[in-house]
Amino acid sequence: MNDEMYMISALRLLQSADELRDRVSGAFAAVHGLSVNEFFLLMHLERAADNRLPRVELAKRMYVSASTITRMVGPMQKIGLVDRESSARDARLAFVALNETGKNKLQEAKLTFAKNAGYAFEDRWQIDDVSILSELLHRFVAGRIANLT
Amino acid sequence: MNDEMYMISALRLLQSADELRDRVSGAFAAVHGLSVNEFFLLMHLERAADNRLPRVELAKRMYVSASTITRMVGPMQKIGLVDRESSARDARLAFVALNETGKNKLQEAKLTFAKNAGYAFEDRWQIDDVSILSELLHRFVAGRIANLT
DNA sequence: GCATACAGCTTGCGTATGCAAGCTTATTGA
DNA sequence: TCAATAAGCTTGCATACGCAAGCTGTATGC
Repeated sequence: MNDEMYMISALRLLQSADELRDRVSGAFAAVHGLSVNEFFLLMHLERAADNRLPRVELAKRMYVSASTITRMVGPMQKIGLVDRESSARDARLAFVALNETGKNKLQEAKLTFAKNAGYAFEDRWQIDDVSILSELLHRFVAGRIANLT
Repeated sequence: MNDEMYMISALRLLQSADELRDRVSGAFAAVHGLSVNEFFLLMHLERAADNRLPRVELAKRMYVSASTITRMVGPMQKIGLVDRESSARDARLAFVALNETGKNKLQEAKLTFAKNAGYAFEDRWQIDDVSILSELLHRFVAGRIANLT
């Protein structure tokens, strides 16, 4: 039955992600003092036009609430990874902008991320399989504003 | 380069899981008063021998800390989904055991989970693709005690 | 052009979670 | 045998998060 297939795939997807996140999380905290979510926030900014986004947009793309963005950005601004920018057109908007320090930090973090992702796959995957997985998962994220790839 | 492929696959995996979890989470809270994590806890118990597991085992399989298990189990025990059982052999062990109420609740929750997982895939996937994805992800979880499938 | 509705952001409060310390019970080593 | 170590569990503390309310600024209807 299709329902059974859907459930198994979804379970495996969530479990695989949990394991991967757990693996990356440890390395991130130790090496960069970053959380995985902070890494994703930087990734979204890097990909955005002018390297900046309104808080509401970040919230949608990261599947978290607006208040979470507010509270995440505070410390990141304090340590100089991002800046707060106001909009001339709409005084309600408070952009989060990636600055040079943030870009550099992000490049380092990407290496750590790739390395640990590599460990997770190398164990038992052929590179072709990773490629197929990547293509399949692309449909899950393709067309969504959240998509980072 | 392989590193790039690993990173993209890992990013997509995490993002897909975030979206899927977000989707299921809303339905779960509304329909069953369960969180996704509580659902997974019940799933692990169902799959275990005698439908029960020590707290430490649950923690490992769910990629959470032991204290999280302690605090999750309290309310679930109060509403009658699981029981606490001591071990005759080792008085340190406090098994979490799935009871009849919990089993019934789990069956209902599985339907909700499968339905919402289905929505997530049906949109743009052929069933054959889901099958391939499922097989690929199987390698991520195969052989791990955490594997539910 | 003004009142009403709405959008973006922040804050108060409750919940969830990890870490480290502490408690109880098993195991190990001499 | 018993002292030292380790395992399983719980609890105090700090952090992360969502929801709902509130605040400020924009858009809409008349």
